Amino acid sequence: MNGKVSTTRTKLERGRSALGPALELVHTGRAPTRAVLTSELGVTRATAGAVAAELEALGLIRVDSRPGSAAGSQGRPSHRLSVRESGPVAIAAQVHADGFRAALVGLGGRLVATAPGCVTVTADPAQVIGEVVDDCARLLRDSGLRCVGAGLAVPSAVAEPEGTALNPLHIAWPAGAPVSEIFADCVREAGIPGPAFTGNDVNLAALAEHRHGAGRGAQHLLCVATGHRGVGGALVLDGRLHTGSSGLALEVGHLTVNPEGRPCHCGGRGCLDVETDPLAFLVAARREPGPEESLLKQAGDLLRTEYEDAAVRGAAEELIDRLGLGLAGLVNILNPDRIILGGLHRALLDADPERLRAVVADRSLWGRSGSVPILPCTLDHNSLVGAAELAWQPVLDDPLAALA
Amino acid sequence: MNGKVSTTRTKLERGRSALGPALELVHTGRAPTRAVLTSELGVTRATAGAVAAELEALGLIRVDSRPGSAAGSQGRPSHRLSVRESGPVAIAAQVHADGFRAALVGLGGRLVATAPGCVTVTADPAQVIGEVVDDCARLLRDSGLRCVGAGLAVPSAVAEPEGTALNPLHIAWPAGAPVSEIFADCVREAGIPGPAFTGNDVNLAALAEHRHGAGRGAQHLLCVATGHRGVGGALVLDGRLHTGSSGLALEVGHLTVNPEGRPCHCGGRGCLDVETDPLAFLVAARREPGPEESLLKQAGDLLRTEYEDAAVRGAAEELIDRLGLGLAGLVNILNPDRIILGGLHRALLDADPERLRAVVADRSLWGRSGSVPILPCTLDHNSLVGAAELAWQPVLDDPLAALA
DNA sequence: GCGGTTTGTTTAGTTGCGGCACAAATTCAG
DNA sequence: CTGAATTTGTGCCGCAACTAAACAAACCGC
Repeated sequence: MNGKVSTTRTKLERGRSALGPALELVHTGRAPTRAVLTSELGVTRATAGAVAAELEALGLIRVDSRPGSAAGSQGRPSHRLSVRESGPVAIAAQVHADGFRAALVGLGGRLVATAPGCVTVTADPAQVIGEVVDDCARLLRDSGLRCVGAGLAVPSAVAEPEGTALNPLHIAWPAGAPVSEIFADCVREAGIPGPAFTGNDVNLAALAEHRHGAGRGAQHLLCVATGHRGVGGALVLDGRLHTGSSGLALEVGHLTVNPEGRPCHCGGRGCLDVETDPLAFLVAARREPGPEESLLKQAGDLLRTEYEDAAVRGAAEELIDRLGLGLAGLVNILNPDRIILGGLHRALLDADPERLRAVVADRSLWGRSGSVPILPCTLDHNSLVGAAELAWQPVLDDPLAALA
Repeated sequence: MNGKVSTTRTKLERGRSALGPALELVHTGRAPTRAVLTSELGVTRATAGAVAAELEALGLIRVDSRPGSAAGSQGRPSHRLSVRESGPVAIAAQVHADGFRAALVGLGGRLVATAPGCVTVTADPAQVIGEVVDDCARLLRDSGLRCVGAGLAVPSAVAEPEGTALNPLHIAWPAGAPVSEIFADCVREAGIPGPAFTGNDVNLAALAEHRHGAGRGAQHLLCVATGHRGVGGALVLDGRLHTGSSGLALEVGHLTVNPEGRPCHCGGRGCLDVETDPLAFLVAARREPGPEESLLKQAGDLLRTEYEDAAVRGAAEELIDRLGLGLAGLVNILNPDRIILGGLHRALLDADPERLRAVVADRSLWGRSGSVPILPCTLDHNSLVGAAELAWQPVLDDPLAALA
């Protein structure tokens, strides 16, 4: 019983350990100058200088030492740090009910190029993913930029480590489709370099909002959003996506928010999923629901343009109350320091922010948590940017190893 | 706009960075020999040797190099590592509805000495905490051992960073009592060296079970338990207690588990809190509840001795179904890889494990998560040991700095 | 007793980073 | 315009934590 099977795990991850944290600070915009980088990293100026120079040599950031660029306080102005414009990019792809989309995303969440790809999503994941990866490969070729990897956002929980989509029901894919493997295969066949990752769209949206949007600075960020059908949730803890032990955390759709509510396929009734999605809103407002892939737009337009209508307003208030109950339950369990809402939930927050905040405060037990800020998502294409974050992550963790 | 206010955060925490992880491995029993320590740390044998020697020099562990102690496989037998018997201890105290308790706890969660202190808890937190700290100080004096700090477990959520007890209702303390400050003051006045910490009892029980009990090896450990009244929850993520942004996470008592259930003071009805605690069990079994501070014992005895009684069994099955619904909700949100149950919930699991597992599997959406193991707590005095873990934590994080 | 195996120990680098001293670039006071 | 004050960048030294490699020690089976 001496020792273990593995002989002597060599530790080659030694290269300048502050490199990753430094890049992350520049990436998230928290280190605009070298002086700030120095204090944020908690190292000496000499070390921060060496780190910044190395990141510049890797082609990731730009160190602007020309004087006169910054003014305001006294003392020697610090060198400005910024993401390099023509630096490497990550491939980002997203599949949703009303089509798919491809993009190239640089450091800092900068959209370098996008391809709309407004094609109807078919029931065959391999075909859809193949098409979107083709779009990605074309974008990359046209740009001539270096690529660090690829990320895909899908509207379904993704089980880890298998990488299977467990409930892609609203896009008519078979449950359990091995989307992660399909995407990785397509990426490899298309000649796109670097690793490939797949994640749930709301998770990735939350990640993007945390780094570049309304979630910046939050330590316990809760994100809840609706697409066309169903509700998704995500939690970002200390800058890392919390996906649970097998990728299935924050499946918040089946919290009970209305004991007398309509039955849900999960076996319960009055679940958040069926009580606060666009379909529920349209039904409550007594409107005829249109095609499934445009429910979000229909509900959102209705909410914005006819809020004076009694039926619309009543439906909105009902949904706000239900959503508030669900958020309060999540606050009691997760105790986040910020909540951001997307999709129709964002529109509901915009319609009557005070009502939603009041319900959450009333039903989350402690006043302190009750006062948790609730904000709308601010980023365009946040799932897409989040998919790119997945691909950037290895570089952020260890730039030297990832770019070797 | 150059730099920040803070000048140059000095980084004096440099002393042998592998020291903390190494001590944690010995503390949790995951490094029985120096060879295992070497592979677990991922360092060379030389480094592991130096680290072990330094921990021994600090008086924390024992390195047993006498040959012949270990046999079984071929090759030179490795030196055995163990917690030092007469090493330093942490002070542990617990307040609960039926009294308080004091103890000294060594590394490895070893109870060195305990004082029962079976006194009725009064409505004055300062008085109760003062008495229990006196017991602690007496234990420490009598033992003659070195002390690294003190920890207190209370049956209430503790808000951070204020350290106030938010809902110590079942022990008749005022809501918002500054228990953390009271405890720290008492500890200082009693001449007990080291820092003082306060935490929720279920949180601390979960921490102790994770390191020394049924939760060992779990990466996402969920713990749910009932005392005499109400339900508490805790989550241990990657070895660290997850208490949310202000210490109020895992307040799981107000998940809806019975839409037609009895009203709860939170404003809802059918909450886990009022549907699955000992009082609910006694009422469902049509028994007369005894005094509040012995409800757990009364319910547990009833469950164990009269399970054949139809009313008792019916009540148990009803509570199991409600508990299962609550656990399923938590599984959907947190996706733990292990669940452990304490108090009456533990007894309910023992009574009919299959029924509980079936309900959780049925109502947690994905089969994979549905098969999450559900186990009973195994440690005696787990809250007490957990309180000591709080006090040990600085030593585990940086032994050199904490013992300086 | 002898090879094979696993572990402990010693020695000699390697390196990331703190500490320090000094140079550079700006503001502010006069 | 000049000089002091302030803040930042840079070069150099040294420490301390670690790796790598070679060797010694303690067990096994034959």
